[in-house]
Amino acid sequence: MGNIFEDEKLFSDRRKNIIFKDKRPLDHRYLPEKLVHRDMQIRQIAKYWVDVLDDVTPSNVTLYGKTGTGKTAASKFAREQLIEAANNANIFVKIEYIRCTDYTTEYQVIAELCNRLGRDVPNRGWTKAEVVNAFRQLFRTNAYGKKLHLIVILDEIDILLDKDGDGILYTLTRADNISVLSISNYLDFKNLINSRVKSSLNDKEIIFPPYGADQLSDILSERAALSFNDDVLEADVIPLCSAMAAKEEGDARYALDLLKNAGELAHDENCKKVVSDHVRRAKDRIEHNKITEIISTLPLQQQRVLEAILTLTKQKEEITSGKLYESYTEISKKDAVTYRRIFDFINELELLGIISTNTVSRGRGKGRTNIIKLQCDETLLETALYTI
DNA sequence: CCTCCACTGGAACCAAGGGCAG
DNA sequence: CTGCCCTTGGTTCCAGTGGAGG
Repeated sequence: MGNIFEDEKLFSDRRKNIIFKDKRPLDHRYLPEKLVHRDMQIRQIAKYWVDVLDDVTPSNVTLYGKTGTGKTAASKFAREQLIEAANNANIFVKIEYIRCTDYTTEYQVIAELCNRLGRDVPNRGWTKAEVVNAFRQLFRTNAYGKKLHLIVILDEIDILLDKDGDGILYTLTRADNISVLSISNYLDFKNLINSRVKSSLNDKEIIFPPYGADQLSDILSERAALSFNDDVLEADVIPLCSAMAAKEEGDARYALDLLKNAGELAHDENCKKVVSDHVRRAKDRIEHNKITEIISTLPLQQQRVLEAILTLTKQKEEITSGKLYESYTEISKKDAVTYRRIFDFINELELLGIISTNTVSRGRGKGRTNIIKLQCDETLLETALYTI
């Protein structure tokens, strides 16, 4: 038998895919030539960043907006543009994009920045102060011949601040020729910063409102033209995707996902066209995939918590935190984790949308009770849990 | 306004990974 | 090589706070 990737059927499927010509534009990370409906915001970023072309450190900038409103894309777009302009103007500027879900502490961010700027620094072992020093040294020693400007994009900064405090902003904003562009999903992320740092941050804010259904339609049409073959989309497909995503707080990522999955369904079923029914089923499929994905990557202890919830649900019991803990210790026997820890797990699971909680107070002698309910399909959870 | 249970915040602790000076 | 100090992610421990029916 030959290589499975060169299998004839697979090969020919790939060659003459009736539906797709190129799936990449449907990925939310794809950066198009032009970002529709984000002109304003990009221009604002440019307005602040342009200072760098006069050898002046730009203001710090903060982008706010819900998921899928184009914050990351806009900042990357601005980044490309500025690099190009700086090259032409012979200005030395580096723009480093850091996703704070990957680098979750001040140490890690600074170390990563050092590494990217060509100074090797270990992931562990050094003091925070040593790493910061090494970082500062990069600017002082003038290793590059001309003045170096650094712009750091901190995506999902709220995660970092929540975990490790605002030290990172303190160190970065203190430095002379560093400018920070932070991206946050929450408007209130500044509560995580103390006032001293806040004043040295002194940032300009740019809001990314959710996309409306019409705007989503424009985005989808543009990407669809690049990724689908001509005339395979029924006329109502894009409007439907847009309307559904508009309901999900104008999430463009979700809209793209819907469209892509609808296309894949159509392809798998050998249909010549993508129709609205595909979209509706794509929605279920995305939901389904998301949950199995989440559950299978959950740490062991949290899976056990879910298992406990599942068995209790089956027994038609009203699940309280106390009961849940009982059932949980039952399941995990020896290496059970403490009661306190369970609350963190419950919160995390709720945040992921797998369960819901509702506390009620029952008065004297009864205390408070937390009613926990499963928010996803029982059988789905069961298969996900036991087929790992 | 008391009471009981559910919940939270913070410090402390632990083990694993790693650097560095002596 | 050895001992000591660092970060990190996970946990435990403890001292609270909060809410509403009685």
